[in-house]
Amino acid sequence: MRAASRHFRRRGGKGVAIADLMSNLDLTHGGFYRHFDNKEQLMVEAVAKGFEDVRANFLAAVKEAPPADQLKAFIEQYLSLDHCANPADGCPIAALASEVARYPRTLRVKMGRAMQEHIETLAKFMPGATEEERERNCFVLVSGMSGALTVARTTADPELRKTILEAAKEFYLNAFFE
Amino acid sequence: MRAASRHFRRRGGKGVAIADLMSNLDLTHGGFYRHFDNKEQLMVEAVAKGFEDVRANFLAAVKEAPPADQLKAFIEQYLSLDHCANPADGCPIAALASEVARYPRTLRVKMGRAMQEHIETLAKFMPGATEEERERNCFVLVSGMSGALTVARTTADPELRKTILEAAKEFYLNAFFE
DNA sequence: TGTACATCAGTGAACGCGCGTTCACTGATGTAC
DNA sequence: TGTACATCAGTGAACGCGCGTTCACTGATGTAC
Repeated sequence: MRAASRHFRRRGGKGVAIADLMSNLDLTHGGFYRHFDNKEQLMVEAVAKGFEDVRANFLAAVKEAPPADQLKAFIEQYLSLDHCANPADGCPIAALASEVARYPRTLRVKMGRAMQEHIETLAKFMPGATEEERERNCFVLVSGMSGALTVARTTADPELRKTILEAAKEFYLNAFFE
Repeated sequence: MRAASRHFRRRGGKGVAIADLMSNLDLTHGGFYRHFDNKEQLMVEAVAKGFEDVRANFLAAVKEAPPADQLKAFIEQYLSLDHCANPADGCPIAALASEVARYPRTLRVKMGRAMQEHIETLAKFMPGATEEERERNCFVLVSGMSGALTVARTTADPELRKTILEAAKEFYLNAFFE
């Protein structure tokens, strides 16, 4: 399951063949349908799993930073060259969002629940007077950073990629850090 | 060609069949290869065309606003419900970025050129002391807004979609407008 | 303890569909003489 | 002005491949008696 989730983030929904996934586990494709109704169901669960993984990593990393620097740590990690180079282990939003926007509504409802949960966890670390405000800020920060990360991943020039990440890092640190 | 570009933004690269495109023009699929070497070439040209279209719209809309409000007009238009609901006529970055990140390098080089040109045009409207700074700001704004737009498009709940767009609008206006 | 039977994960061949690409052919248009 | 020929956009059948899904079957495991 974790393997599936990583594959989806690396290659996108249509880029992953069930036979590939299964043979990666040293199984044949036929057995797949003992565990899932169809590919869509796997995709939903893989996205949810992706959020869980990323959240777990995030919480672990953040625990080591002093409370005042936790948001800073999050931003720097999210916009790092490392995250940029490893979509398979990274944020599902950056890896899949523009594709998910075209999925059928029922899928989007289910994936949306996983995202909402994710946002609520992160919102605890955001500035803002009310919970609602923290959540709004969280959406802005996460969507903004995912956009920057995605654009960085599309560029073929490593210099430009670095510039984009640095510019965004500076900007969001400035905007949310005081 | 314009039709092709709109199709790609609506359905994504793998979501568009050449036969569909051609029959949309009342032609059969066979003739396609008189005009393009292969599907990849079409995709590159469609993305470039997408940037051109969007830029033309943008420049036209912006001309009507007083100079001091041009950036504001851009932000409001980009994060409007209208843009959100019509990916086919909208920003290619929001529609295709996370998919393009997985394309082969040669494609990304070509598409990157179109994006760079686009950014340079928009950068003229950005605040910043040097051209370099304006361009950095432009990357931050465009990538950030495209992230917000894309996330808004993934959500199934119209209320949440509106909230995300509003929050981002408020934030970016605040950040770049003084 | 041993035997019969049910359960169920996994196998691998097969089916059907979508789609990119090729190719021999058609038919309209334009040019040379 | 009329005829022969070249060009080339477009046609539609065909090929080949990838892939989601199905299905009859196997074989290991566990349970009932």
